[in-house]
Amino acid sequence: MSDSPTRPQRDRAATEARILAAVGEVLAREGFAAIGVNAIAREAAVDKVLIYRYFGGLPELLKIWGSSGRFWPSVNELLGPRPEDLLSLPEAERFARFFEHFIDGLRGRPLTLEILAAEVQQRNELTAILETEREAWGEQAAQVLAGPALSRRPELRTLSLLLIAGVQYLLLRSRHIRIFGGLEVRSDEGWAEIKSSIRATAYHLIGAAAAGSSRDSDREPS
Amino acid sequence: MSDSPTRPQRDRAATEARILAAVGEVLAREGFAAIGVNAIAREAAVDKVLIYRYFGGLPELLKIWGSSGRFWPSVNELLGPRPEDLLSLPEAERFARFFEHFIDGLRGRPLTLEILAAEVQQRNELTAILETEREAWGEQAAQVLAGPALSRRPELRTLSLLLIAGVQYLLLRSRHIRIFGGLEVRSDEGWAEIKSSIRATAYHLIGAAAAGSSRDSDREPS
DNA sequence: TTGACTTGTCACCAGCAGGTGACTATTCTT
DNA sequence: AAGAATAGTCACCTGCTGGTGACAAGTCAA
Repeated sequence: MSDSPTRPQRDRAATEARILAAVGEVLAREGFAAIGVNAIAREAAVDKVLIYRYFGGLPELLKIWGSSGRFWPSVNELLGPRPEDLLSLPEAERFARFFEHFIDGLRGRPLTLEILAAEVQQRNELTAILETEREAWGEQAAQVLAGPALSRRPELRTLSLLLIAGVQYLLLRSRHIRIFGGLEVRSDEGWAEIKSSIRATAYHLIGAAAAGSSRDSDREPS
Repeated sequence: MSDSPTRPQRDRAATEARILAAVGEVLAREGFAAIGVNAIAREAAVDKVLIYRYFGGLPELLKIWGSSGRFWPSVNELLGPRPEDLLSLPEAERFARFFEHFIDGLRGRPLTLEILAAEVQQRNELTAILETEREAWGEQAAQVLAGPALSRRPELRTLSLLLIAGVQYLLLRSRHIRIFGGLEVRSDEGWAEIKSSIRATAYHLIGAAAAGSSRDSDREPS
């Protein structure tokens, strides 16, 4: 840009960027099933042969696109503007808010949901990469959720994973269905119900113990 | 069979049955993405034109296959040999066992999982039919789970839906990944952990109340 | 036995997918 | 200015998909 006064019409870097951007656009507009060399080249207004020349092929292109990390929201994005506020809260409240942010964050990200859906069904090049990134993301999320109760009671950690999985599943399903077992998975009301259910559960399971009194509600049958 | 002494080599009914069976076989072996007129005809060793003649086309074939109900396990299958035993148990125990049966039942059903996975991503002819059957199934399952605590506390009902969703999601993911947030979703040990986590949660949330003493663990913050 | 009907086979079509070789045109180096 | 290297275009291949028309062979009723 600075060392070349005239912008060249033949600009490999720009073309590569267009191709990469086209991946996301096709994905968002037509879904994962439509991803292909032809569709991407068409979207980028570029000859498909360039995909092979510059990236080596579709799998490699997807890998590069995947590791550019433009699909998975960062933990900060999911935890709201000031994650440190979250960390100073009592454990049950933190637990509840984590899920509220998690739900709202994902609900506004159709692209992320599209990829999550693709991961469920397919075994492709993206899956491997996302796996790494997802686990790294999970580590960070675990740190937010971590607290005395969760570290002391392993079944609470497993339960949070189940809840995260459940939320993701309902978000995915909500793209095609309206009701899941009587629950409105498309309306804000339905999701408010889910949030308050998680909140109530958190206070039941963590709240009492965190309140100081080591009551016997901290024990469970073997 | 009884009124025709010689079995004809040209047997429309048998051919139709072969085609219908082929749908399930292709589905199980190659997944939903591979479902197509050519693949089914090849599997059934039948000319594909017969699919159009006998069923009208792929969508209609899938509809008929779908309504034959050979993919979704019945509630009885999921609840074990004697569901009535389950119904006589205390609520928390019933809750825990329901999930144990649910998990074991689905884990041994790759075909069902394949279809559940397809539902997540696709919007096709099967989805509509399955939707109806699934809701009917959900109604029955709800009756098994129903009890004083669940009917009195709506957040428990929502929580069970979340858990069902979470279990399904983990089952689907386990077909392609090994670990979800540190949890081994392919090993029996991992699932044992999940079961015991649900069991502990059930006893925490329901058990105390059902034990008779109306302790304050039955209340939660608004 | 004749003729109508149905089952099943075969050949073919258009359309789209992934993939490649050969070409033109621009840019950079010397 | 000459020539190498590279960006981008075009035409074409194979192989698959869904879909259809024409025909051979078996079956049944009159």
